Amino acid sequence: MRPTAKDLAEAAGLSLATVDRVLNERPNVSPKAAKKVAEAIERIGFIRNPAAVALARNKTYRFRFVVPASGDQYLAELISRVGEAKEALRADSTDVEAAQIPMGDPHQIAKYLSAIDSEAVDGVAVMAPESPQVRDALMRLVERGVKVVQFLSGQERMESADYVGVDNFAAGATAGKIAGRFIGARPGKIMVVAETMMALDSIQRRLGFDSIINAQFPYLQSLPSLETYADEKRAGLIIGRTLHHNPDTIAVYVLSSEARVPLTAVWSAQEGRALTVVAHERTPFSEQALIDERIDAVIAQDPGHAVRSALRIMRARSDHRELLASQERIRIEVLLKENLQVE
Amino acid sequence: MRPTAKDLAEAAGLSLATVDRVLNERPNVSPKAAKKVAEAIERIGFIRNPAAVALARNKTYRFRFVVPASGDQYLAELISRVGEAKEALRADSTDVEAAQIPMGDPHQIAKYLSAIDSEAVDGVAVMAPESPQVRDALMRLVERGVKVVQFLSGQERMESADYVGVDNFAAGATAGKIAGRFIGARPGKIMVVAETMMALDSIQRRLGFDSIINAQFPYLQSLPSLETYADEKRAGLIIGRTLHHNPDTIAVYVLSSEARVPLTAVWSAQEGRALTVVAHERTPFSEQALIDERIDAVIAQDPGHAVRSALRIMRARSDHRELLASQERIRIEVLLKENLQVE
DNA sequence: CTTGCATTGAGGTGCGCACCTCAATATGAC
DNA sequence: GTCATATTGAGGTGCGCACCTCAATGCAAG
Repeated sequence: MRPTAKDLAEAAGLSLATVDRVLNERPNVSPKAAKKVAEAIERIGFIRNPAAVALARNKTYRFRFVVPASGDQYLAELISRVGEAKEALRADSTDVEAAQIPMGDPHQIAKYLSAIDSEAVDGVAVMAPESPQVRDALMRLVERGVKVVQFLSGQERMESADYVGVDNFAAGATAGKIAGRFIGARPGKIMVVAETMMALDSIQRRLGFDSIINAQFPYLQSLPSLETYADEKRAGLIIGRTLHHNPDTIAVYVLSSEARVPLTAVWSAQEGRALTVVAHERTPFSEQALIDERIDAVIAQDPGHAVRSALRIMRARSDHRELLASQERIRIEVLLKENLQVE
Repeated sequence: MRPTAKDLAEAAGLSLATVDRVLNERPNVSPKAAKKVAEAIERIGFIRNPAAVALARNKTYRFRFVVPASGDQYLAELISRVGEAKEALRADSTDVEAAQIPMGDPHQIAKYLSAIDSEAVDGVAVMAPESPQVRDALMRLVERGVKVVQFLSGQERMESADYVGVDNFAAGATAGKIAGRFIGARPGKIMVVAETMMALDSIQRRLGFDSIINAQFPYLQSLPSLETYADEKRAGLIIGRTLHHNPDTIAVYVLSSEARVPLTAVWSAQEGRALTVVAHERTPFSEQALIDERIDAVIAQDPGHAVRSALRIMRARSDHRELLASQERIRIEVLLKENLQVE
């Protein structure tokens, strides 16, 4: 029979009340008693019954995802995954919600974060561009006891909050390796397109990409990053111009999560050239383009996994529990037409 | 406030006892009552509190992984993941164990499966070669109420048990695509090595691989499958001979989960030739070889995910619960040196 | 020794549900 | 109508723990 708290009290030679004080870190416990309990736990292999804990606490957890208000298909996918998780967690007394806020002005983001009521929210998963204001606001949230997860987009040097998402340098390097090897041993130029290079993840991907191209494919030249600002007209203009000026372009790498706008522009300006195309994130658009063989490879991080991982982390932190680190590492996926596994 | 069973009884105009009978599918319930309860559940949005259920049932779940006794690094990795899950699930009153049995003789496997006490085990995840005897034994297990998962290695046409693992045809196709594109537009031969072609997964991978090579890379020729039978001597012999007779071999594809033996043989017979190498499964060996750039790509299915998924499925089936299908699809990963993400 | 505070113990209540018993009522067959 | 059987209701108990109160004991400073 599995030992209960009562058994633990007996083994420790203490009362149930004191054991309860130790287990729940209540005040008025002597170090001696705490030690006796810890030893007894080891000795008899006591583990709290999570079901009983959950029932007795009868607590409702409230977690919020804070994501950009703008965005295209990847963001929609993400929000749909949050909704899925919300449904799945209803049974476990866990409220999950998604808040979309404008991410243009770091001060506005910081203001929003500061306004979060730490009494009404247990954890927040934030997907926001890197900026000192945001970082400070997040740190204040942490100090107020809110469990913060940096979601898909990390702040530089912010150890006080967990990060869920891929290593973007490695993701860029992976894109570089795939692009380089798929192109074959032909010299030429690679066009690199991003929504904006203000975001930390874009910068890191670019650095990772270049590191591989420069080191392993010296006959390839990657062009300066084009920024679309998510503007179709602008995208069409600068991409068309770049392709025109660089007739020896043999590949395109789209850094951003949203590949629809830039690639649509590329294809309309392509004039029959065969281009090796690498993009990021699985969306209805990129999926279809893989199937149509207009994109060669997609480097992705599964949004469903990311959402579930963020929730597991916030939940574990709320309960002061450890978690299985290996389960929370989001993998850099390489998607080809062949391993898409559409239903 | 979240509705409880008591609220449900009130809403349904029935007693708690009857509601309990309906919820737990006990006998002596009129269809009319069942319908009233179902309607009330919908109306008030009742969800059973899983914590309370677990506590009241106070049941210990017992799940067993049945895997081959032979095997090398991938199997060791797998078993280590089972151990990890065992630890993680101790808190949830779930016993997890791994049994290693010889997989040489289908009758022996079937005998082992038949001997499983359905009273002592709630679920079994079986990784066994495809054979009618095994299939029948699994079906009998299912009939005896044991939740069966076909683990990483499926039986043909066995719908009565869940399957956890990748689509091996697609995995082979992915390997083919990567190999073909990595080789570049050069003609040559591809050596294909397997431990044995008796296993369904090997056959399916081979079919997937060939389908891509034939359709998209007609200038490549994949050689007949070599079978090592996990014998180092034999492997050295047949691989050396094949390489000698086919000096225009430019790539190697290792079908099996264990790549150490065949690739060691390849490298010792390689004589300085540069080969594009694609293998399956992440192991200490394949990981190191990726880092050393002696393997170009590894097609993998994460054993940790597979183990956790199998456990989630067995648990859900035991509780007659539905589960989130999207979470249980094991993905075909493409691992390069760049996205290995070693710690 | 007394006062004050820290520590401990005993005991109770409730979380939401499963599972059980026994009595009461409804429904059908005859 | 009577009987047998099916169905329902009322109520209790326990799962393991969190959280609370109040009394009892320990200990140290004065």
